[in-house]
Amino acid sequence: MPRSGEDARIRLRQAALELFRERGYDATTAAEIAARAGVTERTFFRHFPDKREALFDGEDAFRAALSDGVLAAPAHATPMEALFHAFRSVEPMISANRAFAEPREAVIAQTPALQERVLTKTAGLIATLSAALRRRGVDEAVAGLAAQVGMAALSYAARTWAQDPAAGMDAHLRRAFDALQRLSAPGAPTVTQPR
Amino acid sequence: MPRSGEDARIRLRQAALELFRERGYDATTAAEIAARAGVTERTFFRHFPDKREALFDGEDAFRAALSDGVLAAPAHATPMEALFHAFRSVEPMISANRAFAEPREAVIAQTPALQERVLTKTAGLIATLSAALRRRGVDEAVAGLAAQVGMAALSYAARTWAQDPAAGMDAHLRRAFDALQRLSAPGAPTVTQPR
DNA sequence: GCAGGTTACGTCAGTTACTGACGTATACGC
DNA sequence: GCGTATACGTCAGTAACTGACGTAACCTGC
Repeated sequence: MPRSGEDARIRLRQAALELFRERGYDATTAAEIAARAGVTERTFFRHFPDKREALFDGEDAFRAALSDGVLAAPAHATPMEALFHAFRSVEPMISANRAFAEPREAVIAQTPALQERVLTKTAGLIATLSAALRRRGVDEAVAGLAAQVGMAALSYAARTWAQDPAAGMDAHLRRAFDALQRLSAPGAPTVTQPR
Repeated sequence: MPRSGEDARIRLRQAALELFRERGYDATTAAEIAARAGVTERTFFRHFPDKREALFDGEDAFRAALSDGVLAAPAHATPMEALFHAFRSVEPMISANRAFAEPREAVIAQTPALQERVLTKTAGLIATLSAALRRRGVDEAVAGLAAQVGMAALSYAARTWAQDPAAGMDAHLRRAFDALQRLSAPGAPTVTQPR
């Protein structure tokens, strides 16, 4: 038997993606995934804490890259600028993973349990961004709000990018941040003095 | 046996909250909740699709109120103004439910599975807000982004309110929207021309 | 090259969240 | 008073996990 266990993990997540595509998430059991990967159900749960997690392997590296991107932004950058810098820095990572991410999205789109997990993962990314901003000296509450808003912009860009891949992720990111500005700052303080 | 089933539902969610507080979410089984409520485990799952949902009963009414609040905003209101109006309109609802919500938050705070469900509920609220904005004629993509950002502000306000209840939810809401503006509009377009 | 510790894995038994099928009793419309 | 709908009980079953224990492959030190 192999010593590393890393190849078993890769086979498992590959088998999971295949089976989920073939018969859907709910209709495939963990035992079936394990069988296709050539291991036991118990081994599956040793590599992944639950069945859903098999589709989200490798998120840690992405989180780390995002954090690095925030910290690598110029010192004088505002919170939103730092986030913009971070998103641009991980863009190659997103593009490279697209071939694997695309079929995965199709599976997620039709299973609520996986959509719920996506939300958790997104929240984790927001927490990472917020922590990175705080390490730049940003106030805690502001960092949390900025991270959440920034993540909204990133999701927005990813959505528009999926519909229009020709423009490039970079352009969509820029447009998303522009839309953000238009939304919250139409010119005058319209909220604090509503009328 | 009662005809309505509504009282059984109330006993179930009450029993769930009590038991979760006493021994934690993971350590209490659905059968135990049902037993304390005087019904069967099967009945529990007839009222709630899963164990977590027992803690989120009544969300539908809140969603409906939020939607109404958005639609009731003045016709000339911008998207963010409409959201601000909606949040102010449901403030009594939030305050009234606080006695029940507070112990619930304590349970949620220490169980990841419930935190994940909170995220799902929040996403549902965002979808509701987005749909309501669209019915006001707001562009779909903008509505989605505005709803997400607005929800971030609401969460922000709820957090600061929990730490400083004296100021009133209304004041915290206003501060949250102010913070939003400061974040995205520091005066000059700092993102599109980063330097 | 071999002893000893580490690590990934198999096996087995058990718990519990959930689901479908079927029967029953209660409240309600007529 | 009589069907009918509805909430509930009962029973059986599936599948997601979990702990305990054993084993074989690797790695380390000598």
